Amino acid sequence: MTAPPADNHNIPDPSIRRLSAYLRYLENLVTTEQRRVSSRQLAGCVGGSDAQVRRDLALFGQFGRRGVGYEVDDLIQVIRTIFGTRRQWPVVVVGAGLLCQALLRYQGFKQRGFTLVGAFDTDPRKLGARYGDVTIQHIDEVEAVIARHHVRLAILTVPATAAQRTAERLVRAGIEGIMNFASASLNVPADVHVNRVDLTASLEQLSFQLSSHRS
Amino acid sequence: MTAPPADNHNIPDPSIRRLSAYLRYLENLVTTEQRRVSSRQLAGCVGGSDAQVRRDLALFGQFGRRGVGYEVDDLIQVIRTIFGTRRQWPVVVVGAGLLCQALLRYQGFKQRGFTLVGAFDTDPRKLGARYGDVTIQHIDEVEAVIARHHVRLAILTVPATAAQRTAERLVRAGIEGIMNFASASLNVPADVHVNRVDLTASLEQLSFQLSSHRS
DNA sequence: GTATGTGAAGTTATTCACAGCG
DNA sequence: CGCTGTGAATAACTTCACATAC
Repeated sequence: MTAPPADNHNIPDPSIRRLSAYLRYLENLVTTEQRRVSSRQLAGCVGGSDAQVRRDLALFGQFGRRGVGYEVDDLIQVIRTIFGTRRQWPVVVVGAGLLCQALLRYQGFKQRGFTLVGAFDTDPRKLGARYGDVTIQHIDEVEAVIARHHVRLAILTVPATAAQRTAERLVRAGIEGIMNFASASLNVPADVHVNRVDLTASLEQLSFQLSSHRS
Repeated sequence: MTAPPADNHNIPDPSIRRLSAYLRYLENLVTTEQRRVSSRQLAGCVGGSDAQVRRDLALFGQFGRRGVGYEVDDLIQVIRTIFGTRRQWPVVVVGAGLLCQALLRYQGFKQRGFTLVGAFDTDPRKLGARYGDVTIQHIDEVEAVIARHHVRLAILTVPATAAQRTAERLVRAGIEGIMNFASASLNVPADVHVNRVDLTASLEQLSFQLSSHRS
């Protein structure tokens, strides 16, 4: 249980994605009676090797006990600390379509450190509707909400044609990270992080693998 | 325009993900008057280098003209051929929650080669509801639908606790590829492909990047 | 015996840099 | 001269293998 030596840079992106998977697995484990977990067991949930799990964790410190393994509760806190999700991050959603509605009602975000504090659209017919704890507001309110809650993260669910100009507006309002569901790439300043989520891409990858009959 | 020399194996996964991004970009390009595209231009949409784009394509053949670039329409067909999405793939969705409803109404799948042919749940209150072109059916119908439409791909949107047993049932029914939205890892035979989509993971990655102030 | 942490080795993916073609 | 295609070089990531600790 040493403190994180690596503060940030040179952390492989694949490692971060795997840490999320480990955390999901650990979250499920706490509902069982199992208190300890081995790197081999964690490896199962990403289809990787035990050495890879240990490497991923070693990027941030020493959290296990030799001959024993890792304490489930401890490891959860360690990974949350790495992600910065031991506190809640306020998040806005822009584009009040069906996906937005599904996201607003999804319980998983709040449980894992992300509170949706506002949802926005331009369509007058959508304004005022309430999903989960959030009421759809006009996009012109977004700057005020971002400022009031010190929001740094946004989820973009607008149509592809509106994605770029909406992103620019969000960046101007202070947003530093965007989860982009639009099927358009975003041109943003280098200090703004974009994470693209392409639902079709997952199916395309699967159909490629089936097409090329790679067992 | 040579035929693909590499049939399948040893294609890097990251390359496949990028091909999806190129395809999204090209799909948007056809609505403009631009008929040709360079590797440098394509590189923009994934934040990569021009050499990387050319490498990704070179894995499958030679599709450009030196000194000129790539024909937009040709390249779209090339990538669709790689993915096997010049024909429609039938897909079933299991778990009729909010996310399922959003997916059923999403137009993008069909446009890109994936037809949702059925949606299933166990909850009697959900049965019979219609979203998009699809009516929610009882899960006991899933085997018949899979057989009738020769379905090989499934989208799993059930709760984490039901994910494993549902996956096993789907595999038994002939499913070979699963897009898994449940926050649980799936244990399936090696010849079944699973693509996990973790919505929280994207936000976790972003908050990590902000926390570690990596510009 | 069991399981972590980590240098060293190995593998995979990306970039360089330039020949080849339009 | 511009841009692709690709061997060679580099960088990034993963696995090996074993010292270390329980």
